Amino acid sequence: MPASPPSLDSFDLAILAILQRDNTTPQRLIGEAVNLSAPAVQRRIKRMEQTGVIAGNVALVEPAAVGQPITIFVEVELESERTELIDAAKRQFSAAPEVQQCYYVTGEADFILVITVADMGAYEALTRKLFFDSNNVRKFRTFVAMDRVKVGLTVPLPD
Amino acid sequence: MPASPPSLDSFDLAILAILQRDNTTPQRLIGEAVNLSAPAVQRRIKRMEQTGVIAGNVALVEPAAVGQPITIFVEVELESERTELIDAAKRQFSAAPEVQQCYYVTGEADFILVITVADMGAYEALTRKLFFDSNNVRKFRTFVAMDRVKVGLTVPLPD
DNA sequence: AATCCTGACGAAACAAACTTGCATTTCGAG
DNA sequence: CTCGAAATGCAAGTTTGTTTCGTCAGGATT
Repeated sequence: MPASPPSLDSFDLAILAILQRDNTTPQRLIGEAVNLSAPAVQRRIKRMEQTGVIAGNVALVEPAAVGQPITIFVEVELESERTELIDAAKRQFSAAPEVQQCYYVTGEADFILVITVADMGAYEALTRKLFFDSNNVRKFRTFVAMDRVKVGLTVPLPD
Repeated sequence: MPASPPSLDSFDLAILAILQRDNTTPQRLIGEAVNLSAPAVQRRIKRMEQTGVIAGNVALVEPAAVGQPITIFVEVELESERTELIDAAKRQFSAAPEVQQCYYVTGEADFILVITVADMGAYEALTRKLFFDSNNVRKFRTFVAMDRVKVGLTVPLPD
């Protein structure tokens, strides 16, 4: 819930750049880096959390370490693009824990999914559940990741 | 650098489940949730960070709030798949701040990129830099995200 | 069977970080 | 130039994170 139209100055952006890399950095160090006192840093962080500029604070888990070594991309094309069916698909994809990311896109596909699974058997079962059991999926194309070259949700920040 | 073969018990998994949702949760509360003392929680977290199970601790920034409202997927197909050229492409894609994620994949494409930009002009400039100026890109397909239905790097954890 | 060693735990003491209150400063509008 | 809103720094208070230390359980050795 963005509480208000946020407008970020260079202090905020500098703070974000740090937190986006490591949000365990003490406010004292952030303050030294951006030339602000720790409380000032703290107030800015809180405000950005409340306004939604900072959407969350999370630990990144290595999939392979928890038995989910396979990352898969899927382009999904629907039969019908009726609003109601689109929304139903969004809800179904979102509900699946294996679906890490889901985007509704323009172009030759309707959805792009990023999926994390333990093995291809699990993926096969998931496709059955998400695609074949749905009557609204015309086709889908699968891309298996051989190398997660760069992974993150880091956003480029203006200077 | 994973220091050793990690093996996670149900305590570790329960802790991970919490941290990957909100890593600002106090260790005391985590302890209550999983039935451990705060120091025990703390030791397990540190170990998972050192062994690479926890790959990072980051704040998630809302792209639209920092002037990067457009998310784009790109499937890239190379001319040559010589190892050296593949590696060069990995390095070039990784180096671009606009490239949030880069995967080397099997299937009808060689790479899939997730890109964040301010506007289509910026994307056009980026394609010029990454694809046209490279002599090794045969073609690429662009998908513009209309809705970021589900975004995150949350990994499903075993029970 | 007794012993030693290793690894993990909890309680308490300790250190560090976060948070709040308040006086002061800054900055833009009138 | 003056005023007021908003942000700042400092200092105190609170919460959290970290270390220490004594205990216990399991496994291997003697």
